[in-house]
Amino acid sequence: MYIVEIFRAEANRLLREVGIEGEVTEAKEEFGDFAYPCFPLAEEMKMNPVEIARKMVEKMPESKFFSEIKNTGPYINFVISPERLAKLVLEYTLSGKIFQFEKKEKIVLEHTSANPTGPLHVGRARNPVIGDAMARILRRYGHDVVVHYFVNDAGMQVATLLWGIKNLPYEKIEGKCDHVLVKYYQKASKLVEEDENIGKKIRNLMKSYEMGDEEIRKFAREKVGCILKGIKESLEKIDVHIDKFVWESDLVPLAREIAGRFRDMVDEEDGAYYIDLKKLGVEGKDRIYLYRRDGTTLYFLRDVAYHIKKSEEAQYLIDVLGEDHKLHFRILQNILKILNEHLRVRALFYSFVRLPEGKMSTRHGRVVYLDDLLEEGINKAQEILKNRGYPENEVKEIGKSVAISAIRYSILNIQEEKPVVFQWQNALNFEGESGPFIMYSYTRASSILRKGNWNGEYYPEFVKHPQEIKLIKMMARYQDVIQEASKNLSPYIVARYTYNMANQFNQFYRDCPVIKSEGRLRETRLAIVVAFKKMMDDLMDLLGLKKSEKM
RNA sequence: GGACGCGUGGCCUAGCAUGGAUAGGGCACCAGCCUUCUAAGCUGGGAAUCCCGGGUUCAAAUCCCGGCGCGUCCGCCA
Repeated sequence: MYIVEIFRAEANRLLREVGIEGEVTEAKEEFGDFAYPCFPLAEEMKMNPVEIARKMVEKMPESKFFSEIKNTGPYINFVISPERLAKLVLEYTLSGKIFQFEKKEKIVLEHTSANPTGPLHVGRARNPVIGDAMARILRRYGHDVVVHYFVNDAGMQVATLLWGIKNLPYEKIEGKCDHVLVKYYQKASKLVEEDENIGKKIRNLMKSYEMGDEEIRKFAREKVGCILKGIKESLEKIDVHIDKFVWESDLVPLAREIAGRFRDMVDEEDGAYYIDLKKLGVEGKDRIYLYRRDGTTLYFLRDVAYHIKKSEEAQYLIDVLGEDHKLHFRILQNILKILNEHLRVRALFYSFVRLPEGKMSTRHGRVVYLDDLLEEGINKAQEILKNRGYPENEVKEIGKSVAISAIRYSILNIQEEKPVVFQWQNALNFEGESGPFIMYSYTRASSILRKGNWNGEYYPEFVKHPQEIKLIKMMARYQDVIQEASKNLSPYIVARYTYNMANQFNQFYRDCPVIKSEGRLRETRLAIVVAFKKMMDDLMDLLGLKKSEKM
């Protein structure tokens, strides 16, 4: 049982003890830890709720779990015993037991899967950051997670890119492949809009690639591979790790085979094949096409194939997707249910990061690239460090950490489905609710421990200061937070929690001197700092924030 | 036009699933705090029709109905 649950269950037991069948809710901090509002009882008991609360408190037996049970107006309030809580939290955290969850099932989590036609841009940067944190959180929660990236090399976009590289004049541009080759994609996209002949040529190229033309395949693999390498490098720079890249073009044979499995649901028109969605009971669109008239497969069919492929690895699949994929995903779920009823497929949707002047678009060149954002962040952080007189190597190292943490946190600290308008000052915020703020509290803890020399002992009965108690209460919620984030597929829950924890520690730092304290109090406070640091270590890993002993 | 999501101080954001106690934070702004564990911190201050209108309820930011605004989708693109 989770720590908070132990106390909650006891509070509920006490309620039943006095004949109340309801359950406690979380109280506002100033009133205690749990609360039971007596309004609903007022009618059946024909009494004033304040009076009821008072009477219930009188009747209620004592409990070692609570230092106080009182009524504040019409509420029954339970105050957790600090000593008892501190004992559990310190024991669980220092031993590492709090970080251990029971083993759960295997998951294939797919994220990013950006078209390999150019560099990652900030409009889509929520995807890797959210996906990566989600994977880490699910692993902590006990899942065995494999992270996939679906390389969309089989469709029109990549064909457009390849045509561009083949046919447009060569320009010598220095830099990473993704940044260089995207120019061809942008130009080719523009030409398609002007000249439909080019569109025809691109479709032919796409068909040859899909039908297995060796020369084109070799060319495509080389060019797409090079862009993908650039994307991978960008991801690694912000500590996002992908376990497995699956190339869409490799799945075409499987896609064709799967299409055969639901042949009786498929209709044909002009040589193109589709499923009538009304028959499937899906609203929002009439048909979903599987094959083009020219016999090539469409993304939807290949994506079905990909999910079937993933189901060989796990029966629980999670896709981190932009909101533009909502309908696609709903249809996908319906089809997959027919093909494999045991397969569970969930999506974590996020809204786009827009620019003040509109949606970001690689094709139109209206973008802020992730690489540029990171570079800008590193410059800003290093500037600050230089001004503070840090030595060269530390300026470099800490500057990078600060920038990565700031960027990752600014993305994670917003509820996934909220739309975001990109602003440099928000993305690279180093103060307040930010990555560096969290890093800083960790650094402060390190700083105390460097000088503290904890002897390994602690005394829960010495935990008395309100700020010590607040910090410990925050720590007690860890297990619930991890569970909630895992169940709701929402890393931002962990992000908020981590900020709140750092915030509590900063106040503890102000109110509760550690090194200057003496005897058992000193050892106990050192134990709290050790436990805090351990927990922050874990939380920051989950979010992908960097840790630094000095900053 | 239909479906889905979002709408909270100047700006950003929490709370909404499971309705309850003066709607939490942050940025920016103003005023303070470094001979004391690193001030990327802390304290205080001003600033909010919780999009609008109805309804349910002892009680609505939260639930229901109807609007409005923004975003996304409704392609033989992905």
